[in-house]
Amino acid sequence: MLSKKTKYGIKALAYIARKKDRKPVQASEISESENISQKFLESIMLELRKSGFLGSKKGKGGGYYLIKEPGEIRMTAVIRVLEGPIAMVPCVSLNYYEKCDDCPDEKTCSVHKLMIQVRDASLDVLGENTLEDIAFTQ
Amino acid sequence: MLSKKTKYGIKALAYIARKKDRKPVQASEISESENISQKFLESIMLELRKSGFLGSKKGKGGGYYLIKEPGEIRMTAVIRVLEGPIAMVPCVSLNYYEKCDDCPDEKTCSVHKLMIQVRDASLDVLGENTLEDIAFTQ
DNA sequence: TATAATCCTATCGGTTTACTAGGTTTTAAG
DNA sequence: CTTAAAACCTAGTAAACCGATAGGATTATA
Repeated sequence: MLSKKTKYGIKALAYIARKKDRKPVQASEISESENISQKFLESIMLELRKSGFLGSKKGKGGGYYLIKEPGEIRMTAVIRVLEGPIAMVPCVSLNYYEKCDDCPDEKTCSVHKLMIQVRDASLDVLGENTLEDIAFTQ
Repeated sequence: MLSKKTKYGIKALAYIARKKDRKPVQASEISESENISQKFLESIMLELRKSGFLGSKKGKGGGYYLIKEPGEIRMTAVIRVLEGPIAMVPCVSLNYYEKCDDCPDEKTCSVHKLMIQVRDASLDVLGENTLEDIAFTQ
């Protein structure tokens, strides 16, 4: 299950991407428009800034803005930062690999190969969709 | 992330499927062979029985056995029972649908369409794999 | 009758989630 | 220079969930 954090983060990025001008967008505006708790959203925006998706400007008239073009932001990257691994099991994760305690050998594990297939299917979808693709969906 | 419950459940089903005869398999045997806490596994086996995947026989020489052929058990069904929804967001779940609090309209939600794609990709994989497919993977 | 198995209920410590509170700092506008 | 508006930061917290564990009750076999 996708956490609310990730969901809100994606919505916020999409909201910013939808604006034509590149003027900073305030968290308060996004929180109102997208029905997200403002304080919670603030912490998410901060994380998106620290991980290089957003820039920010402080003070009056400040806000957040995209650093890259929406078309260059793959959803895999966004989800990995906000949610963590895309794989359903750590032992098939490309970016967050962890060995299972119980499995003596991954090659003979019945769950392993199945989850690799699921992972690859998800990666295909999330890797082909960019922020631009999802921002202008309607 | 797949819960351990689901992971253990799949492993247990695969273990039983691998046996040629249809004699009941004890939870204790599975728990030893697959390195799963016995008490925890017991509760999982019970759930698998109540949901119609397994039959059971009590008392000495008892255990659990498959009710259907492994080739007839789709992994979608197993995961839905043990884990719940396959979708990453309730609002795109086929079997566990729930409306989002924040979304006024799913059709204009940027997350929605993306998650439908992910869901469908996962469903493809999990629907095409049966217990037989994953039990005899090596 | 002893033993081995499932079945059942309850509990529990730890972690995560989704916030909330309460500020500090920076900047622009008046 | 003052005020307001914005990001930034730290901490805490209630609730839910997870992965077990405990302790037995029930049932069947030998």
